[in-house]
Amino acid sequence: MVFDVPLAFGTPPFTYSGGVKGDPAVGKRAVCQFGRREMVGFIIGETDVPPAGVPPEKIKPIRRLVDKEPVFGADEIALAKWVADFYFCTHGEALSAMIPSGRRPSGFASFTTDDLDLAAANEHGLSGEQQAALDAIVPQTVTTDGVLRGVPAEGVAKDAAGGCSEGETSPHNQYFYLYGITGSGKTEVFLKAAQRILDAGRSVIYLVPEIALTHQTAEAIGRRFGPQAATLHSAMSGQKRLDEWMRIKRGEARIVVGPRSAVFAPVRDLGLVIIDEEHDGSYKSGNTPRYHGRQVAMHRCAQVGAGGAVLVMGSATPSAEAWKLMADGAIRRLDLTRRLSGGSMPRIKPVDLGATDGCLTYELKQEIRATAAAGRQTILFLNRRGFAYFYRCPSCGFELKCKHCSVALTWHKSTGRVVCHYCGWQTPPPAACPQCGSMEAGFKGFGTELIEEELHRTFPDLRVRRLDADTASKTKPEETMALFKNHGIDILVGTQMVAKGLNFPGVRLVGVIFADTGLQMPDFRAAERTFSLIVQVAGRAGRFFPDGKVIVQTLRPNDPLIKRACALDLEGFYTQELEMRKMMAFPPWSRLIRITVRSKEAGRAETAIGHIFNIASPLLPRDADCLGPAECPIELLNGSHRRHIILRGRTMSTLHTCCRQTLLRYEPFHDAKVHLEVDVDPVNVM
DNA sequence: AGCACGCCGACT
DNA sequence: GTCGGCGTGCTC
Repeated sequence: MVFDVPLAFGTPPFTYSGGVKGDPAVGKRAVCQFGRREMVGFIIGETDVPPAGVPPEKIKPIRRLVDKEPVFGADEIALAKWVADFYFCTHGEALSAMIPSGRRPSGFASFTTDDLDLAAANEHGLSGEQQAALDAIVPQTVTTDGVLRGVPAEGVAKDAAGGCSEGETSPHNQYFYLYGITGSGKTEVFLKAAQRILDAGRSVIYLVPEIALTHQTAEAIGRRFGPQAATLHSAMSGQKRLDEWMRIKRGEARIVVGPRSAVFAPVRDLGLVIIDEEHDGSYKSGNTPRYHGRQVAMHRCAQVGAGGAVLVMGSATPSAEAWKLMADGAIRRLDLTRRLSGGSMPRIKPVDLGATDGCLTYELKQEIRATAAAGRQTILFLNRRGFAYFYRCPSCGFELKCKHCSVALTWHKSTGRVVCHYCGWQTPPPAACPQCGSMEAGFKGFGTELIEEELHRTFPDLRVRRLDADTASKTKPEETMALFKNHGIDILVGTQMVAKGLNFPGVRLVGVIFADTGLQMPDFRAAERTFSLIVQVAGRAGRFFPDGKVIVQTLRPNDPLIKRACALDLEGFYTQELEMRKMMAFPPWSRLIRITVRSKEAGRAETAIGHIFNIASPLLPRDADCLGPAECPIELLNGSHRRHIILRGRTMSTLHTCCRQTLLRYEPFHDAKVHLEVDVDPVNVM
């Protein structure tokens, strides 16, 4: 029996006696007395003999069973074990993350869909490229009884050691990548491939980014595949999700659509996993277990015996990891080069923001005018909330930062508050510099609110609306998007949230207000994210008309990254980025394990990370090193001081043993007031 | 992570 | 004399 509790490393499972009414079968959940409290645990095995070293009188009885039939099979229990070992969490924590128990209601407000794609593409047949891709992924053959059957392709049997698939390759693995611009019809290939796998009597898992998953998407796929489709949506109630889970478990549903946690769907005879928008950050879990959907998918595909399961990913902007695996031949790349709707890629123009007073360059204003005059719409994109940021005093250099987090505060003009975007702490804006009293001090920079105001001032005749996490609480994003769709808005300003709306035919102009935002982060993936953002935005503009236009405002119009993004020079970007990463020995040329500690007292965090570093250093394998110890980029978060080290090595297996040993030997030094966290393959290092 | 047991300071 | 701080250890 295991519990959703972060027990010390290497704690064995707990044993309880049966004798309750009902069958305490493996895979069921059971309520038990655990320590001083009553908890639900997971039955992961059965024994006749009590475990060694446990006095029989200590063994408590199971109180009651919560399930009539098991919610986990042996496969799911084994999968959870693998997750626990790979990501350094408890078996119980891993099982708990798999099952949609209703806990952690990470309610998610998403609003629009690509169901235009689903419906429209269905009308037409596949293009030559699409057909070729489909046949590569799941060749269709005629069986002796004359029935068309999809059989998994003969894949590339290349070892992908050092890549994200390490340890997950076998001669039967088959990894594919649909690489193509937005609108080139990836979705339809995915769906047709899924259909073929279903026709062959096997199951499909279809992963989508968190934000893309909506009721409409689910319904669209439901309509297409009927009752054999299941959805595991994070906004669904616990019971509804559990019902879907059991439908899958019983084999009634054979195609599962959902965000990263859907990779755990208990399907029978997995034949295909689809990862749409593979580059998307939401595939990496932000809390324990910190798993990566792609990594788990690769593991699952490798576990399937007899022919294996196919993994097919897709994106217009693959992650650097995926790109390298394609270059190495470990993933077979399938290109989709043409836009189905006939629209060409829009012109993308980088514009220097340096000399501009305000946040709208002359060029952008001109284009907004022209767009409005043509009766079309504009979307302005800014990856930052609030009115302004960086309160800075020019005379003494004082910068206004959060009391609890070492992060610049953001001024929200509408509420008159100054807010920390990490912990939510608020304070009134200072009248003068708190340090030297200078009146010169003030806010520099801009957020969506500032843009909104400047737009109202500049274009009093145009209808401007803002869409971000702040407005979302007042007006439903769906309503704003619907209004926009019906031409009730001329200019839509917003954060990441608006990206999905870029599909609307009325849009002619897309403006990226400040492309440099991401580049200022202390993170080796900053370039990749910025590049991807620009290309994704560009790909969505002008999708239905040939006159789409994108303006990218930046402080460094001559930066090769910005230039390549605007020229849609994907090859050039990846080549340079991979070279850079190789030079710096960062992924995908290496693997990382990050160990962070946090404590209310900086000193305790400091000594803890010192201990860990001292233990880890001599354990490092030849081909590995250790970054740090250092303060985390966000040193103070929610009142805790944070330190980390980053273990870096050529292969994950050696790093893994090093980390395991470190944790084991650190145990005796452990300070209860210090919290420790391990992140394997971290994506976020803040 | 909880939760209780247990051993040292200022309070009715 | 007790209430309560949080360090330490355990959970079948």
